[in-house]
Amino acid sequence: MNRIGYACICLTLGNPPKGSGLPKITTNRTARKATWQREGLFYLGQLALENAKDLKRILEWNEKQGIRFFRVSSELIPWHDKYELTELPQYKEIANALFEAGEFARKHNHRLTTHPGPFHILGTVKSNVVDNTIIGLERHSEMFDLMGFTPSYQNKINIHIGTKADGKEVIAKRWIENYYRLSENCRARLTIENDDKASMYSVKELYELFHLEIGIPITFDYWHHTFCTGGLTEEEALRLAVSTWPKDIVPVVHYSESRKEEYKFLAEASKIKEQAHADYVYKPINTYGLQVDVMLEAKAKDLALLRYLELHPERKLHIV
DNA sequence: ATAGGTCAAGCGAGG
DNA sequence: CCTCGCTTGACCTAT
Repeated sequence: MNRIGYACICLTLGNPPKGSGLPKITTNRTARKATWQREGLFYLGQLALENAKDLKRILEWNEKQGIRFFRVSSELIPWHDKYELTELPQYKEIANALFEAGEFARKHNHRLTTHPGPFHILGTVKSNVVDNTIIGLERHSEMFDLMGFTPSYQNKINIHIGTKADGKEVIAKRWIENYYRLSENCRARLTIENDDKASMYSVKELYELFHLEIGIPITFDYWHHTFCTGGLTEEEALRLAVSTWPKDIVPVVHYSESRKEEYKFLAEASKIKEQAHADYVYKPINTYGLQVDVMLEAKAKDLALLRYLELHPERKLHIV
């Protein structure tokens, strides 16, 4: 099964027509630091509970569209790295809601993944940053545990290496040491992704410095690869990344297109960074005959995916 | 009700 | 030295 999915936000459900009276459905309710420190954990727990309930509603909507791949927001449980989940007064209700979402996903063969933010840096020399990273990654893993998922790359927790400050070999060594501080469940889900800067980590470097050492799978990002090829063609890099996944798990790839190109007719186009993601995607995605699940990283989220499926109706064959 | 200002996390790049 | 971009725009306050 080849799936195509979108990330974290369902614009359709999150922005109901004015006057429709429909509630906003979103998993991204959060609070600023000052607010929750003033209001306490009960406040955060309410947000988390509503987010968790809405996750299932989004999956139900996805199912109706034939979309069976979704990235779960890292903010579903706001500020989750600042406390134990069991400290939330609504913990049991949240756990139940997450389990229901997980049950729905299993029943309908949906794949759920996460992509913790760029502040999760396992290889940094700053020990407090590593400590926070470990807590954050564990929370993502706990969320999947609560959903009832057996630990596996099927529900991947995908991150970037994020630093090269004192040399990639040094970073890799430290990264791997810290990797073994993670729980087994978390490690069973953790994957790494190639970067969008020439100076950072290409697929080839991730393969040699990380995969060959600890067997961790590599998530291939088509768009990032164009900025950091490591001397490989797109097809070579894709095949190398795909080779790092266990045979019984469909590899995930990320796909997006250039915002600068998309808006080249605008005067402001010159200000858009080369790396910026487009709102929509237009070109057929070449998977070179490989079986992969494609995560679209487009600003227009579900709208971009639905339009892509209209542009390329043959794709629908791959998601049923 | 909405506009505009503001925000929590680490790092690298560009001005 | 400051700002942006990435992860994800959402929150909060004043009008």
